[in-house]
Amino acid sequence: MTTIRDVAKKAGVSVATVSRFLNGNGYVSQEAAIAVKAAVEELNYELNTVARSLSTKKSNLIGLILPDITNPFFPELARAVEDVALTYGYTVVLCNSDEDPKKEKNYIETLKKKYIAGFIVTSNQLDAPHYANLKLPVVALDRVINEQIPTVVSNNRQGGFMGAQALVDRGSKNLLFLRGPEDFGSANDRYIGFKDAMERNSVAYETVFCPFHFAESESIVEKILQDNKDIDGIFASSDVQAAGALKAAHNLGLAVPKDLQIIGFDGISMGEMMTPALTTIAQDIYKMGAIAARVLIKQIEGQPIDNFMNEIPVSLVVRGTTKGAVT
Amino acid sequence: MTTIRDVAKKAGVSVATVSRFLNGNGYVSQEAAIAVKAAVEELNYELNTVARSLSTKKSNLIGLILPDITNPFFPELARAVEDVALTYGYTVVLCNSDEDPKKEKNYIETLKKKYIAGFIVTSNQLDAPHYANLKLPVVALDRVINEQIPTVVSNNRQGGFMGAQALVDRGSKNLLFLRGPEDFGSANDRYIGFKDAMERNSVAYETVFCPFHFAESESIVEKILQDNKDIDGIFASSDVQAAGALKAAHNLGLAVPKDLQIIGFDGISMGEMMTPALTTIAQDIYKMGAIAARVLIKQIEGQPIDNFMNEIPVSLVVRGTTKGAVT
DNA sequence: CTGAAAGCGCTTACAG
DNA sequence: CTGAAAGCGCTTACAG
Repeated sequence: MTTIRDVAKKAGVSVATVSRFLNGNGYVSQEAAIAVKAAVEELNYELNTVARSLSTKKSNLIGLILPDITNPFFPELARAVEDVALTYGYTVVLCNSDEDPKKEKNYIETLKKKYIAGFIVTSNQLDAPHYANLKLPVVALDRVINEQIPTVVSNNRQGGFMGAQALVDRGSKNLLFLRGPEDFGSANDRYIGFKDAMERNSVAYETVFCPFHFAESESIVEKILQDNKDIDGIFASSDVQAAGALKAAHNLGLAVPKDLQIIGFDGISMGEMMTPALTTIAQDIYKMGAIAARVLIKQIEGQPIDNFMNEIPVSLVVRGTTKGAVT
Repeated sequence: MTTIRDVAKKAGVSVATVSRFLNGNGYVSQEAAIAVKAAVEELNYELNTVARSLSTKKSNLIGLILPDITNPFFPELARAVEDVALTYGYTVVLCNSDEDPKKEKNYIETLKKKYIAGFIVTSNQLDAPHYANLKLPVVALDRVINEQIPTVVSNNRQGGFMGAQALVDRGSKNLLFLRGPEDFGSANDRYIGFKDAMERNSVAYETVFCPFHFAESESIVEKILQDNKDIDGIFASSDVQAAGALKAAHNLGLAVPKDLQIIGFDGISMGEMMTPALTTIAQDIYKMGAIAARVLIKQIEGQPIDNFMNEIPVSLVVRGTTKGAVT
């Protein structure tokens, strides 16, 4: 392994000068710069980041804490984070928290020992002490926490409104809203948006809490559909819920979208694979991850952050589980 | 931050002794051990892994190189790797290669600079020079490479056989086999298994190359199904292909499984969400990832590796796209 | 069994 | 503009 010392010797300068050149700070004369540059190239020198980290107490590692990469919403997010991190020379460590504060804390502790540069966090625990005392750049992704910390979320409220309205526009008169977990802010925003829409339309509706879980959604919806034959439109807070609803409809022999229209939320690629393909309020998942990464890196590099709240627009993607608009 | 020096002072010994105690190598007297232990606890000391890495030229970082975390097969694999890595005190870095040798090489280079402890790699490029000269523990996951490097794969050949046989047992007489990419060893093994089964049964069949991509599978299968109305059973080399085939069947108004049976391969959770739910040859994906991680860590820690070839059994999961066995 | 010391490969005041 | 030197927090021969 060739070290900075080798470069210095070859260039006929001190290691300090090489270091300054490499980091672009401090003054380096033209002459010295040229000599160093040549030596670096000739020796094929690459800076040892571990040594640098020890010295600066910083690294180019980014921690990505998310509930579970196995949940189909997260891989695309992770992909985006990883892509832009790579672009800027950062490396991402994947942390599955299972929404467990202890696991999160554990990750934070072990990564701090590695002088981790910052965290992108998808968690409801962001007000927990291990975040409060973090003293490290953090950005909240997919979940709003507080105004102190930069956040990237979809415009969930608008999405909630749009989904409900789309159902009404297409003739549904009796809606069922599958509400996500109560302690999950983004899900609540979707609910609020849904309610907004209900206030402007005179249609019947009911809501039910429903986990973001396929089989549970299926059985919850199946039960409700049996009790209430009037329901002709379901708006789910997630695509996985919507998939469960679709399955329930199939189980009961309901024709989708004729008897029952369904709209999901998320826009994960699985939605296209269903039959009929799922109409959904699509989040720009990749964009969310990409922006989160950029905002984090800005923080890490001490650049000013203009927007603490980055709300990403959502869009209605009409596929097969809804009819053409009635308008 | 409290350092080893603080601990040494408090315990009344040298830093060398503390280090020996911490690492469990070299001799440490009972007395000294007790004092150090007390000091560590009192000071809440935690070893700085960056400093250790610089000194030992080793880290507890593991690189997980996979094509694309966005492909639904990989998240579960990644999850398993991450889970067992955590157990053993390792941290995993996620690397999406897009099957691009340049990207792989790039990751390997940047991680080597971090004294990465080893790699788990899902790649077809393992014979490329950047792996050959690696001099680092590696395990091949999901793809066989050569006998030098420990490998974890499903018993793909057996799976190919089982899927074909399951179709025949359930009355299909005209099979279509969706063959995966040619340069992908595991896909070839599935094909070989399929052929094995065909030799023992007198049914008609045809095969077609098909990428592991939903929309392309859909259109390829739709075309074939139109040309050949006799096909009554499709065996796909992946669940995503099978989802495309199912969609194609729906498009053509074919009843599944009555007119056409479909079996996939992988066992990803998406399969359950389809209608009908997908019958599939399920890989034990989590187990594959977990074993890969354990084998890698064994290597890293210099333990003997008993099996260079870990072939994980697959199983037939019967759901809705096949009929009850005819037998 | 233990400690002093050198070394891992950088960065960064500081003096010049 | 530049270099000598100390320091980041560990590990590890080596001498005792």
